[in-house]
Amino acid sequence: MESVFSQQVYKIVKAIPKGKVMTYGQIALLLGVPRASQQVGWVLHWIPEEYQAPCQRVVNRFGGLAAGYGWGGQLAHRAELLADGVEVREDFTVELEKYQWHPTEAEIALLELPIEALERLNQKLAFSKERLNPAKRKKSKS
DNA sequence: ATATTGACCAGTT
DNA sequence: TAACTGGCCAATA
Repeated sequence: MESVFSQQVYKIVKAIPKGKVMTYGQIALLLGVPRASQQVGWVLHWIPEEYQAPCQRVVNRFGGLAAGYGWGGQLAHRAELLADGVEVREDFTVELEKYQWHPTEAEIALLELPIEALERLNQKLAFSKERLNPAKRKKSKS
């Protein structure tokens, strides 16, 4: 809870603008720990109330809402996102292309994070996109 | 004190 | 294609 990692997560989550979302992996990457996405989920699960962090603005890499979101699960998560003005699909996902937050250099600096973090992020995003697209490609002949 | 789990992700097989 | 593996690390058991 009081670990540096947690503190950093709180800070980033609080910086997410209303109407935008970030993914667990994106946050982990910003912190320079590319594979700590699950840990980000834990941190958010146990986030102290006094931080008042908008954890509804964090979704998984597919834009999916958290099943274990507090006591209300996805329903609660969806309600808070709707209050943010974020559209939620029937399958409890949001459109990342439309709602994902891409911090600018200035915003990264404001969070006291290294600028390399942003570069890593951009590279990774491009990579993820490439990985996701093939799945949607029509399967041509066999 | 060790072992397992989990709001996850990406690389490999 | 899908399934498996390793990694992250706080909280539980």
